[in-house]
Amino acid sequence: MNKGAQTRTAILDHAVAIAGVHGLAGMSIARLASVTGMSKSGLFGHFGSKSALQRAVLETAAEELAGSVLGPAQREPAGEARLRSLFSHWLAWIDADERPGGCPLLFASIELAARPGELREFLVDHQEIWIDRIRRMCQKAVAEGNFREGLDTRQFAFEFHGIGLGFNFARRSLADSRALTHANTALDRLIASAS
Amino acid sequence: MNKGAQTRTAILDHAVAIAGVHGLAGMSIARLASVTGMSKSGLFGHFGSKSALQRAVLETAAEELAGSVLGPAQREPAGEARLRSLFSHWLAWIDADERPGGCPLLFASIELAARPGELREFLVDHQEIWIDRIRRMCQKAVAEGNFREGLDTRQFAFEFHGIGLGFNFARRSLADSRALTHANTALDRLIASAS
DNA sequence: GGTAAAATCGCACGAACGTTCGCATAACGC
DNA sequence: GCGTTATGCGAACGTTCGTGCGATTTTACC
Repeated sequence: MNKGAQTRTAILDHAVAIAGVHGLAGMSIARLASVTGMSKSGLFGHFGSKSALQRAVLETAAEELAGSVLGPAQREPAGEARLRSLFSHWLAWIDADERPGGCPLLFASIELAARPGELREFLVDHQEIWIDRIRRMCQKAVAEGNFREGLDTRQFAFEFHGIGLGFNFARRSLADSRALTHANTALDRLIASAS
Repeated sequence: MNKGAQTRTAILDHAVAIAGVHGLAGMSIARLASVTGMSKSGLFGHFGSKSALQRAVLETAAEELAGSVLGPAQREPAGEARLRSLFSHWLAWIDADERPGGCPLLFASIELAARPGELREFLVDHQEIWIDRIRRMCQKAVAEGNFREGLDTRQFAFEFHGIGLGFNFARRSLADSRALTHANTALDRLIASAS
């Protein structure tokens, strides 16, 4: 790896963490330069504009999410087991200590919800793919015989996603220690009603 | 009402809308002054500091939420009917057109999740009271015989809240037209399993 | 209607923001 | 090892941010 790419990676590592705490707009170049030990201009040169930096942050976060949530799940047998693995890895990702502010993609989704632009489109695409992936895993579970025939898989994905959002909120905004138990119980109930 | 209080109310009206789109930090005094047709300093004088303004915005939003969601629900008979009313009014509040950015309290909860301070404490208190209110309505439904004895009311409140968050996300971030149907179906399933 | 108080304005401030540019130094390919 | 390119720095730019202050207009009360 080039020196350049190496530095860029290190920058984005910190940037993802900061974006989780302060949001994409609150992630200032001065602050990012400070935590990476670089100058503003040196850091800036790697991206060329603030929005390019923000875009890179979202892409990095999406890759990390895929690596630590989707990857492990894909190694489980298709069907219910894979869905359960996806869920538990997702919760772990949301609650991970190395991102003190929580998932930057969720933060950015709220932040950009009413502000059209390239970044928002990237996010919408990503989130739609994410929910669709849940839906297809659910379809697989139907095909495997884990879930009942005729199940509304879109509805399942909506509720699955809602439980995750509830966990994120309870854990991150309220620091509720019971959140994990509640989320797992909710998933059990959802799966039971789908079986 | 004084001229002062009158102006203050008008300012906060716009401020709540802006905070829903840009967040508490992104709500700049210059922008707020522009949409209200005032000067920065004239507007500033009503609050004395940015954080006081932010605090007032959160309080205003909380009052509006109480007025248009809690109020109508309280007029329904206690138990399941009141919970269903609370739910439908909550969804309507989340999706209301007069706040183009969605609920500013939810935005602020994400925004301040990892940033301790007076504002965050206000939010945590508010959100805990909100969830506890759901829980107590659920208890009432048990007492009324709508829900089964021994129901985990904390779990119910968690899932109830999660459905609302899922709706907020689907509607605001993804502009999903099916969100309302999904949310209602999810609530029906939740209530059925509690009955 | 006149007067004290409240409300609002214009202007300016220092700090932080994203961005540009020229210059030094480090890394890389031959 | 040398020459070229890539990388990083320091200083400065114009803009926007929150905030303070004195002057001026508007409101409220006797």
